[in-house]
Amino acid sequence: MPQAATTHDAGLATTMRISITRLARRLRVERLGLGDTEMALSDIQLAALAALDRHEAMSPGELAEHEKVQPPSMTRVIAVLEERNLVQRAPHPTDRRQVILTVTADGRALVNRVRRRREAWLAQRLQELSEEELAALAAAAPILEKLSQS
Amino acid sequence: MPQAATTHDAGLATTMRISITRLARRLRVERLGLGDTEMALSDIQLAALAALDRHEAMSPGELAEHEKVQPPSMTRVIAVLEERNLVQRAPHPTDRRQVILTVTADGRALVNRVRRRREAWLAQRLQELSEEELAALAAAAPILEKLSQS
DNA sequence: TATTGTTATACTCTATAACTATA
DNA sequence: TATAGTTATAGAGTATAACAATA
Repeated sequence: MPQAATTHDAGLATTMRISITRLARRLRVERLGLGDTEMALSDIQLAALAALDRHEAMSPGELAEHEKVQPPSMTRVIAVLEERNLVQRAPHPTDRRQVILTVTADGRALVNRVRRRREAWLAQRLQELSEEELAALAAAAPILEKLSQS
Repeated sequence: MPQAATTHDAGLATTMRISITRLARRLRVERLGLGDTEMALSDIQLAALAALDRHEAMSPGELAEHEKVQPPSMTRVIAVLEERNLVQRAPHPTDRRQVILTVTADGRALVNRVRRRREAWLAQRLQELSEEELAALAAAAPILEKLSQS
């Protein structure tokens, strides 16, 4: 019965969208409560830093596409990260239009240190869940990741 | 082994946070692509309208708490919704400081009409998933909802 | 005094458009 | 001409602080 399936999907999409947007807003708010200077990294700043940490070297354009933002938005993100000596630029070996971004030692140390603390609120919420609920979330996590990259 | 569990939770929190923030950004972007005037409702505007639709009557303060925003933010959301005749105000029967908000017929019609269309991008992504993936997401959805309200 | 809600103001994030340098 | 990246500008959304009205 396609109707039922469609209706089901629409309902799932609705609740997912509402939960996701509200959770994202909540995570943003929780971040604001952190007073440390090092915590003054926005979601997208940390996501970009983490991507660089993971991929070793990326151009601004690749980073923008990876994080699903427009290049000018990524330019500003990079400017902040560079200003704090968390990433550094290097010229592309053959194409002088391009820029190669890499994480600095400071950036690498910070991303590892910050990651744990940035998840504090969510991790705390997760610890309040039952084993079954955690298992359900763990099963859904890679799917959410795939959706976020599609 | 608590360490392993903690580490596991931290990893889950990390991937969840990244996926959630990226999905929320993606949903926001997809929304911008919709040209219809009626689609010019932000996430929070639709969420507030949906909450009113569901709860029949709420005060601005209740609505702000429900959606995890500060009262001044909700004031602006309500102003937009009222301007478009989607919600209406009524005086509280006993406490003249308070305001009772209800959805208008227009608002109720719109929320039902918009809901389906607003989910178009996500619903499309969901249709591309396998039965197993959908089942995993459906199992996780209520947990995400609970998290978003905690 | 405390509470509900609004107004005033500022900040962050993101986008589009226009521009520069290079291919 | 096309591409990579930046700069300029604008808009949306949210927060905190200060205020008004009522309890």
